[in-house]
Amino acid sequence: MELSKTFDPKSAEDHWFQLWIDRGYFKADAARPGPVFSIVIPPPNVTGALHLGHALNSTIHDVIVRMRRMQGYNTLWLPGTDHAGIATQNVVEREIAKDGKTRHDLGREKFVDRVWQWRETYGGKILHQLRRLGASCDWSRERFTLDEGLSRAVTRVFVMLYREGLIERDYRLINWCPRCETALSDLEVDHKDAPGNLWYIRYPLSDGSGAIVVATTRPETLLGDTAVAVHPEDDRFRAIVGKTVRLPLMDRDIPIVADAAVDKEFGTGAVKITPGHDFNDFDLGRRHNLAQISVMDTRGRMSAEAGTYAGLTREDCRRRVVDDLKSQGLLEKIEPHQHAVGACSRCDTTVEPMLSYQWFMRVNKPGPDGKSLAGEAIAAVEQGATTFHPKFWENTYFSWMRNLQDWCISRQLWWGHRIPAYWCERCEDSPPIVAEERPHSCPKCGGGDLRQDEDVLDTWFSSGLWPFSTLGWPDETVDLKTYYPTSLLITGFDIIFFWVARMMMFGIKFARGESGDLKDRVPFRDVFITPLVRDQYGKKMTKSRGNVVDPLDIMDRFGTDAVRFTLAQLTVQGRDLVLSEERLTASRAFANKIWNAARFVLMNLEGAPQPIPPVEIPKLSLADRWILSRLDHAVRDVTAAIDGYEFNTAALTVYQFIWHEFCDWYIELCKEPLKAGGAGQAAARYVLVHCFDRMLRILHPFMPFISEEIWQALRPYLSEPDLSDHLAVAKFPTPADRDPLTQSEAAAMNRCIEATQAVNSLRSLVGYHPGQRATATLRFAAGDGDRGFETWKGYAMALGKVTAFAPLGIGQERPARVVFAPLGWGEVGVEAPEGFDFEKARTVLTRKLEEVRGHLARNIGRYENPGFRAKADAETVAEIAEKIEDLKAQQKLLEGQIEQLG
RNA sequence: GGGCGGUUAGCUCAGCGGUAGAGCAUCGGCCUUACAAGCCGGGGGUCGCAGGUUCGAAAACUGCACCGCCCACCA
Repeated sequence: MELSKTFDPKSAEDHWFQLWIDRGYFKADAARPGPVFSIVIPPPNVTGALHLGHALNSTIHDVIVRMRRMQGYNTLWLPGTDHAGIATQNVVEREIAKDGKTRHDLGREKFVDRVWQWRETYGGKILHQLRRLGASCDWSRERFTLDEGLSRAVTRVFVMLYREGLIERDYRLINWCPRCETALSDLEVDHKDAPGNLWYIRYPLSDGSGAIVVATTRPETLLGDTAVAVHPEDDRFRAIVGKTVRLPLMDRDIPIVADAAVDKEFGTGAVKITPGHDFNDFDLGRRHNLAQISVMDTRGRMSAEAGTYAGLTREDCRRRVVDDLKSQGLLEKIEPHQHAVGACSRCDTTVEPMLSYQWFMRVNKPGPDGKSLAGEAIAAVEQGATTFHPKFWENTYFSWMRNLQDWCISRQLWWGHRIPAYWCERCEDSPPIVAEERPHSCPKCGGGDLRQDEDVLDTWFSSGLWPFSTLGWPDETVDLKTYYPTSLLITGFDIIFFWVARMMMFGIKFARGESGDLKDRVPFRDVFITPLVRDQYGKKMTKSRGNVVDPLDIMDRFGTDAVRFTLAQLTVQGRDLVLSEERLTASRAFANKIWNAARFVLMNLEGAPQPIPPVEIPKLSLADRWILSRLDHAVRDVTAAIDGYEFNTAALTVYQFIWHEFCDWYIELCKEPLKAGGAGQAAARYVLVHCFDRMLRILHPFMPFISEEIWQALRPYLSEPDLSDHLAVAKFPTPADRDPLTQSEAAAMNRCIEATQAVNSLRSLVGYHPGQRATATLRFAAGDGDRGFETWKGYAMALGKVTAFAPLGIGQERPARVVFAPLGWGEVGVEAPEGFDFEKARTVLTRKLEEVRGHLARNIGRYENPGFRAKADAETVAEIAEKIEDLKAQQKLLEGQIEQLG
């Protein structure tokens, strides 16, 4: 089989991916024996389109999944999407807005139908894009957080938590988005510093004996004030604590209370208290039994409680309140003041703390065993049942977990899992019935008029169950037994709180029942936190910056393999990733290099037997055994690097081996034996094919398409006892038990490489063109012997374009017209052509001499330091002594070489 | 206000206690029949600053500066 002149990524990608799927290579079967490697995809939003973050995340997934599959693991990579409650609802709302409609025009049922319709048509596009990347998911297991099975898991978990008292409904102050008209969790609020003012407002004492001035950033909330608070040890106010003030504009008397939470230094030391619209005030209000007044409605307009201000927006109300205070002479002064304003993370509208009934998950509430959801999730990481990579992310996880508040899980949306709580329309004030199935009648009054709670759950509630709900929970399925806990979670740091932390809590609690070791209950053993992808200027990619790189676009331009390789190569633990076209170009060049190497090999296999008969190690040449040895090193290093999530190291190792060892040296060295025919040719053919095969196997996780394409061409020549049909399921190599190269042979090859490079360097210095032949000589340092010179002489001659390579005896004079260069173990010389200016050589050698002298001086200085010899270990001291000898020898050689030139 | 990460060649980054590395870019020479998306060779860094620890620090410690990020209810 012959390969075309250039590699065509597009056709290879389509062809092989389809074939892998058709063959069912990515399907996982729990009944299969062997060690298990399982991983669930972080489900992208159904609304999503593939961006570079996904491309990176999926590349990393696929690299490790493909390696594990090839290593013989029972491998599962489970794909799916998230219904993404608020995000998806917003998308569809925007769509119907084009027809001038709101969701309220459609009504709940029709609107939800519409969202499902949208999802059928446009949703999940992202999963198709993932296929283009080569993602080797088990596509037959695709799940959706709102599908039937997962919804059942959601309901079950909710009911179980409710019955344990870990979910409760309560009237509290929560974050409210007046535009989305829903509650938000603390995490869904972005705090941004914004310029504002501090308004100083005078509150007259009710008894007319004066006034107290408070400072506030939100004057409009004055309408809901139910107290003024001061610090209990503030002498300025001691006398008036317990009195009441007349609340301006509202003409209500409210008390002055003392509370240690008040900062004496801030503002006037007195603060107005609005429990209905401020979290601090809410807490303080509870301590002092203050009334809670909500002066706004769900859309952020002033409510009837705001009296004459009812109906105004928050903003208009503020202006009116300030004006009115001013006209009544109650506004002392206005100071500019920076303060944090909370914004809805979805729509950027300023959130409003609102009093309302919501459902909360009591993450810190201890159970009968004294353990809380958060506590267990913390313990699991502390005990190493789950480990983060890089490790420092554990600090982030801990610091959040340890300060975790109750999680507000209800949303006033329509798209999501409806809360399984039912209200009897007849029994007023009776608690809801929480059950998996809709009850037929009210257990209290027997009436059948039951209404399900209108709220849906936070979208992260169902995502939190993902690692086990997708495996069949609550049923005790074989999948669940086999694949849970999953081996690894790969995700971005931005959802450690939203998702990772919640999966930990849910997984530990439910996936495996309540007993057992934490390490069997956690949702994943390892967490790999991916870097953030930045543009070539190191900026975060955002739509507003317009610097978003579309992965599909660069896949079209550079080939999917090149994109994958680039991303893997840039994935350094604990650091952001900067993508540039130069990198992509380099990776494409790498693919091209591999392609051409394959063409060379196949060209030289013409007429060779299929399969190629193996040749025993002892019958191989030094170069043959050297490349086999290097291959083993590469295999070992790549495996270790991927095992340790060092994807950059892994990619670099493959790159180095293929390009700079296999192509630069081995291919060049085997050209002669290939041409010569006979046993040498047979051996070279065998080693070429064998190395290429192994090389493609370690390349495959990074560049699945080109590797499969080449491997298919090579396959007829392979003589494996259990040869797979395709590389995607071929065995990942393991290094040979014994190094095919002895230590002295390895040393000989290193000398060969050094000598060849020195010859080439000299050739360049004296001005030979690559085509021109030269004669060379070399001399080994005294007492060093020639150490197998004859075994590698031919290689150096071939790659150094040398016609005669004669050794020089220890005592022999250097021949005239030959320019020498020192090596660590001797010197190499190349004869200069006619008319060469030896002055040039002297300049180069002199510079080198200075360098050597510098090193020498430093080392001697170190060696003569009495402290060094006294305190450093003997081995190091001996090493330095040796180094000094080497450097001295080099210095002597250089001096001789320079002197001879003069 | 707390915390985390970063600062090494023009760029992007490895190295993390014993002579400063890679890729790309750059310069010189080559179309040497696998590959010009290539080959051979060269230049380029007082490893952010300061201090201490050590025989020895780019690396470990302390402080500082700058960049980036996360968390936080001072009204």
